[in-house]
Amino acid sequence: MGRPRTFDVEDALEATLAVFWRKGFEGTSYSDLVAATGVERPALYSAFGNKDMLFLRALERYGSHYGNYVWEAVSHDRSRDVAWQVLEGAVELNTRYADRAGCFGINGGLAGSDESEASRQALIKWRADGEAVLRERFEKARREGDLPSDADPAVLAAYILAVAHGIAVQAKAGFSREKLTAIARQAVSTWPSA
Amino acid sequence: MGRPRTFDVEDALEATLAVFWRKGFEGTSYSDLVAATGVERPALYSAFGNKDMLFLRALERYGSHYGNYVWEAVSHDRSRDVAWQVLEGAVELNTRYADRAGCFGINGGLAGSDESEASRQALIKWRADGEAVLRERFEKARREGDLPSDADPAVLAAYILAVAHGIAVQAKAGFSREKLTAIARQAVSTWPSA
DNA sequence: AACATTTCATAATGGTTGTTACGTAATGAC
DNA sequence: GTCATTACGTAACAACCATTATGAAATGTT
Repeated sequence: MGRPRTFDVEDALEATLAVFWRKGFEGTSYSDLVAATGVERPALYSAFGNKDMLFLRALERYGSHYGNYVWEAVSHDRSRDVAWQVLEGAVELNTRYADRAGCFGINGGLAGSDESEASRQALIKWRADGEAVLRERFEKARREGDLPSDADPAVLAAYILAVAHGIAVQAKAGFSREKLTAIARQAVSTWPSA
Repeated sequence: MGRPRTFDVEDALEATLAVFWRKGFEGTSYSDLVAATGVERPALYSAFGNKDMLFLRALERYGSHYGNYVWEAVSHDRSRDVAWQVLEGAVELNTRYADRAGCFGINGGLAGSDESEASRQALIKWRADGEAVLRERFEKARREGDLPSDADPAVLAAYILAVAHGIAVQAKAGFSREKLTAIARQAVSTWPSA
C-alpha cells in the first residue's frame, strides 16, 4: 500500500553509477545525481539513504553488472589465459564508454578528504576481493602444475591487478584501446610457465 | 620595498604539496592549506594565486624534488636497468611517507567535478611528459641494439608506467614495500633482450 | 467514502567551499 | 620623519554542499 514510486529504482541506480564512475565520489554532488536520475532529492534519500549508501549500492552494481568479466576469466583452463582475459577485459570495459573512461573501482576515489574515507575503504576492499579471487585461481594453477613451484600466486595476482589499475589510469587519461591492448600483451609476456 | 613576508614561500609550498599529495586536489580545502602552512588565507592567495595555481606549483615542486628518480633511472646503461630503477624508485617514493602513501601524480586526482578539470589535465600532461622521457630512452636503446628491433619503445614505456601507476594505487591502499617490490620484479622479469 | 500509509515536490536547514574587501602594520626611499 | 608600497589578520562574501522538515498527492484496505 501507499503511494507507488514514479521512478524505477534500478534505472536510478544505473544513472547514479554512471555519474560516480565519471566523477568519483567527491566530484559527484547530489545535484548531479538529481540531474542524472531525474529523481528529486528526498526521493533518492528515501530509496537509497545518504551519499555513502548510494555509492556503496553503485559499487555493488558495478561489480555484478560490469566487473563480472573477472569471473569468466578465472574459469579458463590455463593461468596465462586467465591473466590475459583479466587484462583484456579491463581494457575493453575501461574504453567501452567514452563518457566514463577508466574503472569505477579506481575513478571512484583514491585520495580525498576525511569525509569520503568510507567510500575509499569500500573501494579498497572491493579491489582486495578481486585480488583474492585471482590469487586463489593461481594457487590452484600451481597445485595443478600450470605454474612453476617457485611462482608466487599472491605476487602474480597483485601484479596483474597492478597492470589493470595502471591501464585504468591511462584509459581515464584518454589512451586508445589499441595502445592499452599492446600494454596488456607486454604485461602477460612476463608470464611464467611450468 | 614594502613590508617583508613573515613566512618562507618554499616552506609553505612544501606543506601545501604534502596536503595535496595526501588528499588530492578536490579533497583539499583552502582551510586545510591554511592549517598545514600556518599562513593565513589572503597571504596564500597573494603569494601563489588561487587553488589551481597553488596545485600547479605543488606539482612542479613534486616533479623536481620527488620525481627526479626518473632522470637518474634513464641514465643507466641498459634499458632493463632503466625499467627496474623506475619501478623501484616508484615503490620507494610511494612508501616513503606513511602519511602520504602513493604518488602525487595519481593521488592528485583522476576523476572529479568539472571545476577541477584543470588540475587533472595538468596531471595527465605531467605523466605524459614522464612517459615521453622513458620512450625516448628506449628508442635510444633500440638504436644501440640494447633492445630487439621488433620491440616497441612506446609500448614498453607505457607498460612500465602502467605498472608504476598500479603500484601507486596499491601503495595508497596500504600495500607493503616488500609486496610492491615483488610486483616490480615480476614486471621486469622478462624484459626483451636483443 | 474514510483511513492509514507511502511518495511526491518545494523549500529550507546549518555548514563549508573558494575568494576578497578592508583597515592596520611594517618596510625602504627620500 | 613622511611617503609609497607591500604584507598582515579579521571578517565578510555569494555559492554550493549534504541533508531534511513540510504538506499535498496517490495508493490499497476497509
